[in-house]
Amino acid sequence: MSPPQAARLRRTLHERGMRMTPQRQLVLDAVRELAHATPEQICQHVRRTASTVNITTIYRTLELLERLGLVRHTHLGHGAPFYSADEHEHVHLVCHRCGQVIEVPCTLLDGLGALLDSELGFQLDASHLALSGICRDCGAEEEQK
Amino acid sequence: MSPPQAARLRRTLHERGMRMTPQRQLVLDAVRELAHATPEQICQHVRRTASTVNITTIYRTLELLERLGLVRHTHLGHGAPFYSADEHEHVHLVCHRCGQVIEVPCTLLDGLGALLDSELGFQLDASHLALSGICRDCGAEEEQK
DNA sequence: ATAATTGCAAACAATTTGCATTCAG
DNA sequence: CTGAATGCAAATTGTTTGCAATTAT
Repeated sequence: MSPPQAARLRRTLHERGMRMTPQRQLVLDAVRELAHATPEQICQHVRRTASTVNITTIYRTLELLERLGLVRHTHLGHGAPFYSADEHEHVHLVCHRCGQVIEVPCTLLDGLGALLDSELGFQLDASHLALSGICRDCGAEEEQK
Repeated sequence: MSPPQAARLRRTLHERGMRMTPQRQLVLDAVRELAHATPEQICQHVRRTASTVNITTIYRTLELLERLGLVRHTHLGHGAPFYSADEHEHVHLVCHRCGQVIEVPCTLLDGLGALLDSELGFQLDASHLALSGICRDCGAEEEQK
């Protein structure tokens, strides 16, 4: 499923005197398979294959993979952050009525990004953030009342 | 400093069979004075006047004030949320290099809001979440390297 | 051997809950 | 008196740290 990624990870680790381990492989695979998951969810998934992996290792590995640029995390408001593979860039819209998370392409924020840059010199990182609001379904429900 | 707010709070509470208390008054004042503060910071501030107020009461009061529409909170990424008075609307830009928080008017997101609404029926609440990126200063430092 | 990695238990931070006490109407 | 509000302690959740045991080179 992710042989090129595994190879890339192995190489990057080796360059820095670090080691490829089954745990690291499994965490990276889990992040890619689950698409957006919290450390806890990633841990559950990894444990289906290797039941003894500790949550501490999940945290340490996620931090490592993030430093290496292979994964990224986003805070969706409350609680635990969500991790996803680095290539999988998108903006998250969170409905604060029902909690649903909608992914939209980062290009939707191009206009805003350009505006913030020209006005304030702020370079927006669209994929790290979440926007909150009310989704279509909840908005419709609201109107019916 | 906030007599009209206090009156409004008292009235709103009374309508719902709830009571105005010194704690509620102090929490509301603290939120307005501190502009953006975490529950912990609000607690410190309130304790300068009433040293026995418990942090649990701070949490409960913030939740209440938010339900009543007098305050709102924003997640700036990691850790505790920040509370501010409802009228004080703005978008938060967080630099993920230096951690600086910049406030900008919500109107900067009007274009994006309209776009999300027409494309997805999503009603953006610009003031509830933060946008992340690199601020001007950190961007400049980056270039010098 | 020796250095990296892991697991485990304990510490920590932020928040919530249950419950007995206090207090205002 | 009665229900609302508070304080306190304990439970929960998410995360980090210290350290000893394990493992790859």
